[in-house]
Amino acid sequence: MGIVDRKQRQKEEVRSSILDTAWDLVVTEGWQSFSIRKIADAIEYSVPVIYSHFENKDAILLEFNRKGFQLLAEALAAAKAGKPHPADEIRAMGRAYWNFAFANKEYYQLMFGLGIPTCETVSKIPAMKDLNEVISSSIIAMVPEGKPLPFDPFLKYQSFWSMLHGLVSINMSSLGRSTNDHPGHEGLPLQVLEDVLCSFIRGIQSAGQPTEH
Amino acid sequence: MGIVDRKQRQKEEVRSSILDTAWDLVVTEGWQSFSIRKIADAIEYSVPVIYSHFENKDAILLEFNRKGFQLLAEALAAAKAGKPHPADEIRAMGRAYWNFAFANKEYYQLMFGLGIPTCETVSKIPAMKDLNEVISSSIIAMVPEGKPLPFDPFLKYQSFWSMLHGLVSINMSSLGRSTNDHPGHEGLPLQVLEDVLCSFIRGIQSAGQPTEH
DNA sequence: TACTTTCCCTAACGGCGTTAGCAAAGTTAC
DNA sequence: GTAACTTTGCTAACGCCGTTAGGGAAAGTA
Repeated sequence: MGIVDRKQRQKEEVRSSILDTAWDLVVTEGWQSFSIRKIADAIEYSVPVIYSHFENKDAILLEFNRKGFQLLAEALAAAKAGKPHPADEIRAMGRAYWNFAFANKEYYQLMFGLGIPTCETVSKIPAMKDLNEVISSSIIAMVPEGKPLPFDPFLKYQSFWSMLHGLVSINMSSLGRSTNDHPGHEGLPLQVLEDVLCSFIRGIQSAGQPTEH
Repeated sequence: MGIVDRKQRQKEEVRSSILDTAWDLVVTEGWQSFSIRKIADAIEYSVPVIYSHFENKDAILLEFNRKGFQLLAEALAAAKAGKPHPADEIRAMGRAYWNFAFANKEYYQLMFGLGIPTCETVSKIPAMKDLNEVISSSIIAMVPEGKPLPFDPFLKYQSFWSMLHGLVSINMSSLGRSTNDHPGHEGLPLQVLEDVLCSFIRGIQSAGQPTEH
């Protein structure tokens, strides 16, 4: 009865060849080349075959989205491992986030740039929970054990993410590339990253303390 | 010789009716309804007429982009007017940025979400220089007159923008709408905004002072 | 009135996502 | 082995899209 197994395997093979080929297309020719017809052409099947594996184009994108968030969560988890202090963990995660974004532009553009994710989309990406977990735990670890949290960790989590995402997207979209108009600012984006991380950590450390306005 | 004047005027009228109608379409039906054909339909002209006013679809988008950045720059300039202290100016601009984004979602999505702006695009939007100017001047004003700047103002300008943009885009894309999973966090985005602004201002104030790691 | 210019339309091209319908191949039952 | 059925993957179409060629009517000019 290995026949149905083989069929299963073959079907699976086609499915992954769709995903692989599609990703190849995106990486080598950009998102504008991501079309069902081009994928079909590349895998040497006709168009409807793709629809027997994926409900529609968005379903393929969702798959990449999942993978992207999973990779990001893993990268952050790996980055914070073995750091001596929660503040170092946060710094490491910030840098890892940045590196992930620029090492995987296509993923990042999909995850945050293209199809503005809807509520339903979010619920379909379990790795986003991991992301929250990995980041929030370091933030919570910033306050000495036993003491009550002087801030809302979810708030800080969002701040952290917002800052990083803003930084990345400004720099990725060449809005930050006005560097041309400002000679001598070549390594600037990385300085901004450190600056922003520093501000963030300071903000956590001084939370709950009296503000001098 | 008023004939050529009238023609000029009529042509101008068609041009703005294209822009008005297109914007109407976008606001009432979303970006997916922004198509040359739908615009032509709505203004009751045939498609090629549009091409006699705009080189292509992107040219129309560019027009909206220009307008968007102009509006944003104006909003920020208005917000900072009459504030007693540069720090208040910065806070006011941060809130104005937020308000602009959510009061003009379609503009904001165009400016930062859709057609990831290229270098050429940026150079075609003069208002981006104003934006830089409006923000940077307040940042520079943070340090007492006469003293040397303990930071790169362009760096801080980018940090400011990045933080705000990240905040806005996370919240606009309903990635931040995980609030559903976290009851009791209803007004949270605005708290994050204040938190982030506070961090930023602190970061400027303490620049140049010794860091305690 | 005859000529020229301007305006604007129809119709097409090639691309896209998606789907209906059919033919060939493989599988199963007798 | 053959007949019936299921699976598989194709062609061809539909209705969108941006963009452009070419022609015909209207307006302006002499």
